[in-house]
Amino acid sequence: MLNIKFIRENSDKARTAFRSRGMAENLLDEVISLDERRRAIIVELEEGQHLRNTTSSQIGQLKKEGTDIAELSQEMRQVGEKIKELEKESKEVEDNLNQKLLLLPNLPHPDVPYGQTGEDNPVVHVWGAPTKFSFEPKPHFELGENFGILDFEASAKITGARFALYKGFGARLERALINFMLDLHTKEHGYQEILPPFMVNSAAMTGTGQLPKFKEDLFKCESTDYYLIPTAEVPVTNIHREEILRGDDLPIYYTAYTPCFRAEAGAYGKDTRGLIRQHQFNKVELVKFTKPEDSYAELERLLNDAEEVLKKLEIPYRVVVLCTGDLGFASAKTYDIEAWMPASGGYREISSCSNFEDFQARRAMIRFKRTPDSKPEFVHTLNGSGLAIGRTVVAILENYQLEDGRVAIPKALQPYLDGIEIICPPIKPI
RNA sequence: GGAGAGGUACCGAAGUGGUCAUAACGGGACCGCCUCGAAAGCGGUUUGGGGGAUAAUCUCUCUCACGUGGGUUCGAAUCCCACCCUCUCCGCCA
Repeated sequence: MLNIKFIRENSDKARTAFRSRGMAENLLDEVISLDERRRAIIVELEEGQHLRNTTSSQIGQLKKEGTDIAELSQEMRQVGEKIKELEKESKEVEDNLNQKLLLLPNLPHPDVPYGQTGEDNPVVHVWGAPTKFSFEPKPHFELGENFGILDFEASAKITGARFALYKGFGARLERALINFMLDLHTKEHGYQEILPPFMVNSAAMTGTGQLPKFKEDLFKCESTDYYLIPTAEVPVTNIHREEILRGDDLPIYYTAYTPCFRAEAGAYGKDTRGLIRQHQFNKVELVKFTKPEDSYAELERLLNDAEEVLKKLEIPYRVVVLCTGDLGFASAKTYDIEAWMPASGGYREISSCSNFEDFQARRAMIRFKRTPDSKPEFVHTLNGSGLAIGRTVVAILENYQLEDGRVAIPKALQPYLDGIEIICPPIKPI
């Protein structure tokens, strides 16, 4: 959520920022006029409340002295009616304003390059080079089915399209990756491990920005207020919702493995085969709470922490910075890490690292005090994938495949798989 | 699922229609005194949101908030209704 005071005083900046995102500005105008109206009502309302408070205590006094208060009561009854009306009106305007404010996206950081689509995202750096093959590399879903470690027929029968069933070594590989990533982030990068609920209520979804605008991307559990999480960002960021943290405790680093559930509305026909785009996938997430002045340095470190996973797994990748038009709703600045995927012959997003500044903190009321008697300020929140597990499986299978049909296992992962160095089709269940 | 208890500040907790909710009392935290230093002791400070005034992030002032939302009343933490959450016991259960 944006700061209404900031909008009031810097409407030009907000306008320019929204244009760069390709947003309509009429919402901004509505917000500004609602804010004016709201403040006018408040002045009138508070005058009435003041009158009621002072007179009511007088009435108490007079009654004790035995004076007749009938007339005064009658007058106050009218003031009461007026207050009730103004309260109703003020609530309506406030709700309306709030609802609109929740629909306004974050302002991009000034560093963020202007652009309209993902095509315009500049490459920041490249690590490694696209894997070279002396043969035609196979797509991961073909390899997975040949090995008997992925069964999309079974998952389609059990649930439907865009679900995966891992078998034997496949299930084990997924689990090994989760452990490998959690160990790396907790033991080497200083994150605390969290295992949160996989369902959250609507207040949590509003706090991080999925609601109210992106309802159609979520799965909701019927006849409850609970949603399946689309990312661990939601439960983990909401750990500190409506809290005032101690400045000395910042920054806070959390990492969490969770499955992620996404409706993928509007993705019909895209990535229909394989693990790339699923309604349910696993992810290890990194979340940070920082002081405002530290958040951009922390974003760089977060990006490094996520990159480290791919370096250790020796998977080639590049980092891009999202342009204004491609930037997510809540984010002020985002880096995407894209891993090299040989079968499709391109780089593919495997992590997204964002600084939300105080956008989420303001929605979720996550604040901190620098010292015990300073004013509360909003924290900055950040998060990034470290990494998406399913897509990492894709990257390993495709990048590590050999001409004879076998697939090597990255060295860093071998300790998590009883030292297995290479797998051969068809593999026996373990 | 059944029965009961409870939600008030950083924590515990009092307050059951008006006389201070910056909320009694206790604890914690912070500052000061004492001390070579500390502990103890003594004194003090400690909620947050939204308006208005102002050049002002200083200050002054008003207002809201006792789980949430309604209702009754001149006046509600207190009375009434609905909902949410927590705890205890019983049942069921991984």
